[in-house]
Amino acid sequence: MITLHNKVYTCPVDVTLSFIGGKWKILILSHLHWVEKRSYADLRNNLPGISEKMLSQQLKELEAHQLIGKEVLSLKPYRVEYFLTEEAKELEPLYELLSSFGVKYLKKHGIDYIKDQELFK
Amino acid sequence: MITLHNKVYTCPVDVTLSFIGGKWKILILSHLHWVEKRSYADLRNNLPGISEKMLSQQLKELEAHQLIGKEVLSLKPYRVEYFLTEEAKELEPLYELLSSFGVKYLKKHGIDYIKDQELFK
DNA sequence: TCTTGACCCTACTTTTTGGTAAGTTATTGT
DNA sequence: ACAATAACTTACCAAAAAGTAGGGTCAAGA
Repeated sequence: MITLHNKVYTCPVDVTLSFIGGKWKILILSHLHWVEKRSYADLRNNLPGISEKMLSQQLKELEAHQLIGKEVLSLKPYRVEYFLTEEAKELEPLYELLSSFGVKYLKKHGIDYIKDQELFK
Repeated sequence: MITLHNKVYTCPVDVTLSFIGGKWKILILSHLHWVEKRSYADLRNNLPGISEKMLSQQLKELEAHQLIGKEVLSLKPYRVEYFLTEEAKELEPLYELLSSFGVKYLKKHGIDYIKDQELFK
C-alpha cells in the first residue's frame, strides 16, 4: 500500500496506471510516438471516435502529469503542437509492445495490419 | 480502423488494451508475474481494495482471453492456482516497465519502494 | 458443533467515464 | 460576406465500470 497525494495505490504499477489508464491516454501517447504531425487536429483525425471533449480533456491531464508537452506555434491564429516528454519516452517500449501484441493477435484472427501504411482511415 | 468480432478498434494498441484495460487486469497480471503463490486468496490478499466480485470477474475475463490459466488442484475442497499463459508472458516487459516507472516516480516524490520486501501490506 | 477460510455468485447502487451537442475566437479561403 | 477550419470549452446525459452487501458450498480446525 502506497499513499501519495491523498490517494492509495496497491503497488508501483498502480501508480503508473493512474497516469496512463483510461480509454484514450495510451492511444494518444502511442500516437505521438509514431506520427510526426501532432497538432490537435492531427490527433483528432487519427483517433477515430474520440470527441473533442475527450481529446482536450485527456491532453490536459497528460500535460498535467508531464507526459506530453505543448508548443504554442502562434497565438493570433492559435496553433499548437503536442509532443512526448522525456518521461513519456521512457515508456516507448510499452507502445511498441502493445502494438506488436495487437498486430500478432489480429494476424491470428486473419487480419493483416501493416503498420507502415496510411492508417486509421 | 479495425473491425473484429463486431467491435471497432482504432489501432492494434487499442486491440491489446481491450484485453488488459480496466482498473485491475494489469495489476493481476503483474502480480502473477512476480509472486509465486497464486491461489485466489493470494491474489485477494495482495490486491488490497479489490472486491471478490471484481477479482473473480476479472479472472474470468483474463481466462477467456487466454492471458491466464487456472489449474484445479482439488475439487472436494475446491482449490485452484492461477498462472500466466505464454501469451501473457509476452507482455512481461510491460509489467517491468510499468513498475520501474512507478518506482522512479515514487522516488521523485520521496517514497522509497523496495521491490523485494514483503509488499502490499 | 461452531467458526473460519477458500472460492466463488448475484442483485443492486454508486461512481466514473465517456458521449452529444452546442458555443467561442480567430483566420484563411471563396 | 460567408463558409470552413483550428483549437478549444461547457452543460447535460447515458453507459460502463466498479463498489456494497449479501448469499452459497465444502472441509478443516477448535
